[in-house]
Amino acid sequence: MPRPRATTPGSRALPQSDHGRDILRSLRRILRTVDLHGRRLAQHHGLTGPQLVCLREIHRSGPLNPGQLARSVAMSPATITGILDRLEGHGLVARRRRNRDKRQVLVQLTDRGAELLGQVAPPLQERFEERLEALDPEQRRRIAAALEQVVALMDAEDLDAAPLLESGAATAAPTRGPGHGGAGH
Amino acid sequence: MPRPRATTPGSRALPQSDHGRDILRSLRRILRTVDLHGRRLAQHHGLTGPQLVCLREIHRSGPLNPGQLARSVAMSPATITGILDRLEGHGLVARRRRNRDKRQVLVQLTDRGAELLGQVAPPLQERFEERLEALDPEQRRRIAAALEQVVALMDAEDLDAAPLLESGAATAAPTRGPGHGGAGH
DNA sequence: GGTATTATTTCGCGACACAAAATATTCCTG
DNA sequence: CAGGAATATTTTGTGTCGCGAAATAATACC
Repeated sequence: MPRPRATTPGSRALPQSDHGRDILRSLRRILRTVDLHGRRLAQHHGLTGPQLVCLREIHRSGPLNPGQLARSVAMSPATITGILDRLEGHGLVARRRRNRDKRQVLVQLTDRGAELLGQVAPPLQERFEERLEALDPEQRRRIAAALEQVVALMDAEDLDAAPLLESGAATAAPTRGPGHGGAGH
Repeated sequence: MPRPRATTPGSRALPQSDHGRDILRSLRRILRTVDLHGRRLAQHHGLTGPQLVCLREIHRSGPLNPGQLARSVAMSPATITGILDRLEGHGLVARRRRNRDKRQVLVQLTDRGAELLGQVAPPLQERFEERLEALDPEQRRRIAAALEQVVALMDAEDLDAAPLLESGAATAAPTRGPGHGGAGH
């Protein structure tokens, strides 16, 4: 049953089944679902979205400096300092000054942080991956192709190391003005 | 060219051309691009993301009450009050008490607000739609089908009136806990 | 008329988010 | 090796989100 059920009942009955609309609609739902999921997930564990994003990035890339973290999650160093303060307050990460270059700080997960991430793992992304595995290869190929086409249509920038499936943050626009708006946890 | 280039050079030379990875990668890029876009766009016009989301919703559905707006963009009434205060301060929307039920407030776009939205229009979504139109119907159909499948795999909730293509906000989880984080723009 | 409901705002708090300035340390040049 | 340039992080200050709980205001119901 490779044919997904369209928005409308029949498969191809109406005058013109506006696929453009369906596409935008699906995208909205995906965006929203991911956003929602991230928030609920974080809230459930007493974290905020940005905190979870940072925690995951620290886990993903191993011990690193606040500056690197700032770049990989696309937030300013000042913002990262605040987030790290809170994560450290909760005992999820530890900061240590480096020996060879004492300007630098090394941020790493504590056991508690790693444990929490372990519990946090399952949700959306994992479930999604499992279901993806359950599909037959040909369907996966088709989905991959379609998504890449969407990416191309959007001129999506290439991200070498994107933060996990998560709303996260913006990459650039270091212009003027005060902060603009992230989402809380 | 329905064949996407896999992560690795060849198309199907390696053990397994991991489409699952490609899919997640594309999704991340899409999510990030939309997020980024929304922020840059807002910033460029002196607005914050949430402000722009609200402004668009007001435009989309015509004059409405703060409560309805709160529901459609999935934010609490208290938060909406603050956002409306700022939008009103910029002269983009106007609040008027209703006559028949003076508890209610009617929020509507001012000329200035409508004009700003007009200038703001083009960006990502519009360009995306144009490019979508340029594809041949069969390809659109394929993309629509693939995305619907992704939605299904995610158990994406059905949103009667989703806010525009935009990160926006969360829908529920009115649980406990202090605020989590907003961001100013 | 009096109480429950509904709609919005106010208040208090915490968390982003950033620019600019301060701090600390290393690098580089003379 | 002294002194300034460069780098990494934190501090400071301001503004926006985001929400729960309480306060306000007006309508609805009995």
